[in-house]
Amino acid sequence: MIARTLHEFIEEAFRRAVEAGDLSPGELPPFALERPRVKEHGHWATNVALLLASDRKGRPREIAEALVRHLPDSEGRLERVEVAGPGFINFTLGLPWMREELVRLAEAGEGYGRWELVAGTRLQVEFVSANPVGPLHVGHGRWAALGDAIASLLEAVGYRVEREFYVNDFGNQMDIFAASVEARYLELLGLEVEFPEDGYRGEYIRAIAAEILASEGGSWKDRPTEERRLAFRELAYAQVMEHLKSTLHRFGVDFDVWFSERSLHESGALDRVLEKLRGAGLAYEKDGALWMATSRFGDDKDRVLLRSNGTPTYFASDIAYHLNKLERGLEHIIDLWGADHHGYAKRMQAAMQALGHPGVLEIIIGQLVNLKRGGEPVRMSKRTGEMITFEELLDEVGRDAARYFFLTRSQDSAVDFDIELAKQQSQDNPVYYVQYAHARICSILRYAEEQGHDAAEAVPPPEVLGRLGEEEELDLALKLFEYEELVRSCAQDRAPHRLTRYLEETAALFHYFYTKHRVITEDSELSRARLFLCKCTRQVLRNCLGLLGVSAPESM
RNA sequence: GCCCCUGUAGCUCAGCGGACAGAGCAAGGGAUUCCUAAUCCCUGUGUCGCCGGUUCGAUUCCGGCCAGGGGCUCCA
Repeated sequence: MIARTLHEFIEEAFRRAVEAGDLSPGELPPFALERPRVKEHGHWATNVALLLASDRKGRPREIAEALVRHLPDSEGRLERVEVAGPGFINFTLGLPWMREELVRLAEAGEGYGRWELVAGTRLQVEFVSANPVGPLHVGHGRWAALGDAIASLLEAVGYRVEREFYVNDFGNQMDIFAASVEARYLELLGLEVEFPEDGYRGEYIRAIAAEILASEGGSWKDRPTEERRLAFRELAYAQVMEHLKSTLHRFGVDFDVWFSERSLHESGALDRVLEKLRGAGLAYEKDGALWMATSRFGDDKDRVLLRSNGTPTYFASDIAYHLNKLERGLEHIIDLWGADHHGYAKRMQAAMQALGHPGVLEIIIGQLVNLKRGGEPVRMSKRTGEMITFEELLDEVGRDAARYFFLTRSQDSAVDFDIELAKQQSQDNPVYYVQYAHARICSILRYAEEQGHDAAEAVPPPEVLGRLGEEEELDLALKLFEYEELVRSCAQDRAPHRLTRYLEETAALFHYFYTKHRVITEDSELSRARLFLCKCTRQVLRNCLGLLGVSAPESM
């Protein structure tokens, strides 16, 4: 809220300066309000005067001086305001304001860093959406962490968010999958079978077949192939779904909706969409296939909806799927896709636009995870036997470290992931540094309780808070005050990775404060004040870790 | 050939148009009679891929080039 209040101060100063004739009237450009890197530049700084100067060819420092002269009376909130450098205005906060902010933080508690910016707009984030024909790979893990964190961030600014997993349980791949399982099943019974040419060769197919053998017995070998494949498809599919759900749950990612592609075909939704497209003149026949005129809406070329053999493409069901989302009342849709599906984005956007829903769909592309083992690249394909599953990573590295690892990188950069290195380095994961700060605070609070301090005291009175004033205390508090604005900007930019850096900075300031000052001392008033600061820090760490889906342990 | 992403310290990566470009790891040295040393302190390194442009100011925006990754299917 500090940044917001300063923002209002500046707007007010601008109005007053214009009224007084010190500045010429006009629009106030969008200006920055940030924590300067250098201490001498105060607690917060703005470039507003530089921007105004460039708009109206004025002298930045003079404009800055004028603004400072007309700043509203801040009731002691500001200790010092200076014009510096080429024309920055640097603000130094007064201690009363900092105390006031700490109290507000404590009173907000879990709600600190939460906003009501979009008043319950219904939004959906669809992510992971792996094909249900095998285990998740490491890339899925990245997108699971990312999608979940983005969803949490959007919740924090006020959206009503739904997390959805689209299950591609329709089409050719399911049949190949069934045939692969069938072949392994027959093999297990000692029969000579030719493995399907394009079948899935991963070891897990054998495991699925073995489980079917265990639960169903061997008698399927005597049944007609068609019947057997159909049955195996469903049995194997159910197994994989079970596995997907439990792995993701273990990772702390739980979806509100698991949406079946097949249901779009069964309900006739797909046929209705094709009719609609035909009726709207957006679809046409050519070469025996049905095409959609997506190129009229920004796509590179038109796309096939129905193949010449009469079967619908994935694209056709995806259109039906997205319309279904809108029918469910969602006002904004975010699809998080892997970079390998990037080429698909244009046509999907074109389809949405063609159907009269421009701007509703937002597609976030997450770059891939390049797997390595001992420096050597490993293919991430389900078809090759060699594959490192996400589950293996989860087993080896653990939920918090895995999540944190993925969330420290921007989704725009491809990540090299060496599983050997990851195991080896999981001990060095910065997540423990942050968690340790949290655990340390919990430990201090336990100790305080033992020593007869009131660790549960919600908000100490002003004279107690007045004991805070050491540089390390103020630096820490100032860092805590950045949190609210950070949440807002990360949500807006869909950039959860910035939260990890913030966590590390906050933890660092806390650890430094801790080594420099003793919290629990004979001076009970000072102890109360410092305990309060600790609790505020804990609250922010907890809230922020919560957005990332990382646990905040009480002890380590 | 076209589209998207990336190119910043030895390595892995941050950096939302601004004031001397940052963190972790790695290397070396130091700190614990006291609330958890999974901590803290000290010591270095940068043609911010290259060339132009916009701007009072560019690592950040725009254009071109080079390099790496991904995609360009009546596959999903």
